[in-house]
Amino acid sequence: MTDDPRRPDDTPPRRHAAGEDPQKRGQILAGAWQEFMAKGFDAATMNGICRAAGVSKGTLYVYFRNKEDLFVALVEHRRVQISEQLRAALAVPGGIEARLTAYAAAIIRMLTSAEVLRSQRIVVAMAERMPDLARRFYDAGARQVLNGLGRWLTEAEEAGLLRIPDAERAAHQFVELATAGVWRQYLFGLRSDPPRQGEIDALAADAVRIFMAAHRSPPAG
Amino acid sequence: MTDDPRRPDDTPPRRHAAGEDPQKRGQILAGAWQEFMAKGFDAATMNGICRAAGVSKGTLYVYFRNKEDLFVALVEHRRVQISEQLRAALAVPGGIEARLTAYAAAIIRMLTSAEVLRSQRIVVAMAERMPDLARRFYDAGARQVLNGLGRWLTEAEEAGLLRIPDAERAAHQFVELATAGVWRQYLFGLRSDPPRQGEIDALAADAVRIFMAAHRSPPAG
Amino acid sequence: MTDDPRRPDDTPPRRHAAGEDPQKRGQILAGAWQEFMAKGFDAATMNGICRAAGVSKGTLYVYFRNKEDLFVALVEHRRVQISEQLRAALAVPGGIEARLTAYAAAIIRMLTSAEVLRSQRIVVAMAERMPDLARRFYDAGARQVLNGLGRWLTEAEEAGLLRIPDAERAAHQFVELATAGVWRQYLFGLRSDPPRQGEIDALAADAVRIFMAAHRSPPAG
Amino acid sequence: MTDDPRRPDDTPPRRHAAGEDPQKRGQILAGAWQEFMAKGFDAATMNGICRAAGVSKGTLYVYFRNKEDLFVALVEHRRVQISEQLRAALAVPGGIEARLTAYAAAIIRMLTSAEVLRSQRIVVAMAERMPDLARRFYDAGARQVLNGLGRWLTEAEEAGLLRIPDAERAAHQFVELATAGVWRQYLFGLRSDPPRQGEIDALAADAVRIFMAAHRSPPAG
DNA sequence: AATGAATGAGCATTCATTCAT
DNA sequence: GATGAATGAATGCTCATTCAT
Repeated sequence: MTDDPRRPDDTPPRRHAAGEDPQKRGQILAGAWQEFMAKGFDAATMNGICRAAGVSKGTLYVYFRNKEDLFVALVEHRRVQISEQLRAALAVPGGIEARLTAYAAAIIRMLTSAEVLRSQRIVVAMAERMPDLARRFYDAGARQVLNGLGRWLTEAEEAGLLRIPDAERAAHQFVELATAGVWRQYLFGLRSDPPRQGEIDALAADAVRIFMAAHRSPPAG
Repeated sequence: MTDDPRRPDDTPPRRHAAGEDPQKRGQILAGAWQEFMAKGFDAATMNGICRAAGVSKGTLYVYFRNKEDLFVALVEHRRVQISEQLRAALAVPGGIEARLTAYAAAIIRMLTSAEVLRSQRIVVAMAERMPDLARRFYDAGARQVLNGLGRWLTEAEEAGLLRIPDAERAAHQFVELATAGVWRQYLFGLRSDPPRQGEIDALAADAVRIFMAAHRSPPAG
Repeated sequence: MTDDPRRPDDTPPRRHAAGEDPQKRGQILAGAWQEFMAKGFDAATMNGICRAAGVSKGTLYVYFRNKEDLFVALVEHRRVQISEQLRAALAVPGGIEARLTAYAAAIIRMLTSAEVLRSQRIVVAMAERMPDLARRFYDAGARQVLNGLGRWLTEAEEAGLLRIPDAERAAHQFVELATAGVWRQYLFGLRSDPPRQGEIDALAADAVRIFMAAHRSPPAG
Repeated sequence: MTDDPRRPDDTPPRRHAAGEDPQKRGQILAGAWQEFMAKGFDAATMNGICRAAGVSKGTLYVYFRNKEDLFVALVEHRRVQISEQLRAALAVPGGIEARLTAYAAAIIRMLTSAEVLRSQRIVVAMAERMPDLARRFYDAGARQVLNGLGRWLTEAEEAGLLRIPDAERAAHQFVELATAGVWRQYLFGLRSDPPRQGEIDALAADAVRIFMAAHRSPPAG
């Protein structure tokens, strides 16, 4: 409505309403991400965020009403991003074992990426003060995986390939097997470099092996 | 209690050196625990800690150089406590399956207790700022379980009961299976009431079933 | 309304020079009046004034160099308005007592009107910081009344109706008698609803009675 | 209890509880008085008050919870002071006319003193935002005068010296006559030096003359 | 000429730390 | 040795003013 759709794509938009420029908003969120993730909610300062974002304090407060709002918006932003990455990463084709293996690898990679870990750390830290935020964040990640996987396991059972009494718990277990111990170590900062491909493959293969051993449909008769 | 009534009259009263009275130190740590766990590192105030500990600010600063030192000491203190509780909880007798089941139940209970969760949240929150602290904390808990369980699994394998190529990874997997999904939910604050006995039993049984299915020694021949 | 439709085609549109459109100036002053009177000088914001005036910030700063200038201009504007209202209210016909009574009533009504009170409060508040402004404001109101009344009392004396050694002081005294105590109460916010007609009449009558008793010309001889 | 009553009077008290040292409290109030009276409530800064009081910001906030509280406390403090000064000034002996004259002079002096004027200006400025404060302030001053004078006029009437139908209104009128016009001029800052003795005497004498003329009891018969 | 997004100095308030008592 | 009043740097946030559009 305000932008002329015929102007070339590289032309910057003429003028944005206050607090409406998506590029600037992104810039602020990027600065806030740096600051919040490096220092945590309380130790992060609005001044630091301004500096990191290359934006003045006044502008910051046009885009976000206060520190808490900015934080919530940031976490929601990451939530959506992670959600989308996850959806893409989990869209894998193939037979049941191949798919599970790819799934496990994708989950391992996701949960050990520095960005996701930092998001999780800060959300966990604020879980007591902002329970809703933490819940939504969890739901966006874990829940999505669980639902996707759960649905899929149900199909596998109906096809007679697996025997799974409780699809949700099985999905939980699969995720936990895949990240067995590794996630916790990353979360506590014992490791920070991403796992090597070989380790991911081994973890994924092992998770699938155990999962299949536990859930394989018994031979009929 | 603190003064020895038998000391000669000319002996000055037995005082503790500054910052050396272990009882007062414990008092401070107890107050700090309350304050830090309720508010997190940054939001906790030294005044609040004094109030909670029933100690003056001057005294506080005799025992601990600053806020960070106090926090580190506190976490170390909890680390030791949790470690000891864990050791006691994991000293269970019985056959292999019964022991594993009891083990799983103990781990679930420990990891879903409000105190342990709060410790973990606050340590995770500070993991980026105080990596060593987080590392030591993790080691005290996870590591200990893993080592104990790992040693034990090795024995079971040597006895021909289980076939376990990598005892440490197997131990990881067992712990993860036991808390499958539950710990993450507690950590993110989706749940806060402790799990019911029935749920613990079901989780533990399932974890053991899967673990055994995956690792049972194949019949010889 | 602003553009003359009959102007020749080659004439550029008759625009006002920057900061010269009297209608816009009035609009700004109206908005400023609202904002300043509602919040006082310091708590009023330029943004609020823009909003109330329906004018952009840029425009505002074209018409007035800064907040202080705007305030001064506003007070001057009100000064003129009040002055004119006063002149109209004080143009009463009739005999000496009737005129004094009407005069007293007019003064009471003026000095207890919410708008005048707010003007006075804000000007008094700024008297220390902007002495000239306060002086001019006072002169516009009080002074005018005093001069008018003074001139008139002089006439009455010359006509032998009253005996008044110092017309100015007598005028002062009359005004004070009229608003006896009431103005102070309104100024301090003890009352805010306008006085009822009956009260005004009583106050006015009493003021005139006392004033006449004090100044009536003694019977000759 | 904490102070040894036997120590010499000039010895400073050993230690005061936080926010309890009356000397420091007075120091802060003195600084706040300077700053508030010079700039008004909003333009006064807590930093400025600290500087003026020779006290650190932390200390300031121990004695007063926030700016508003400090302001209220300050006004209440002045209120009590003014009240006491007033009581002393109004305790005059003598016959009815001498007393009224002394009374008028005392009121004029009080209402034209720089301190009282400044108090009034700032209280008037805040009357809309802090109506209770303004009311209490008014009551402490005006009301006290009015009550004292009113009671006294009633006695005079009962003694047959004056005929006063409404003692309160008469008291109002007397006060207004005494300060006829002068107070308003001081309030608006047209004058700031205290009135000379001669002017005070003239104003007082005139006020009494008019008041007596208006209220003198008619000769019996 | 008009706009309003951007700026950043300045505000009230908090709190880790010190040190006189 | 213990105390807690005092300190002042640092925080989140506001708003008068500017200037590119």
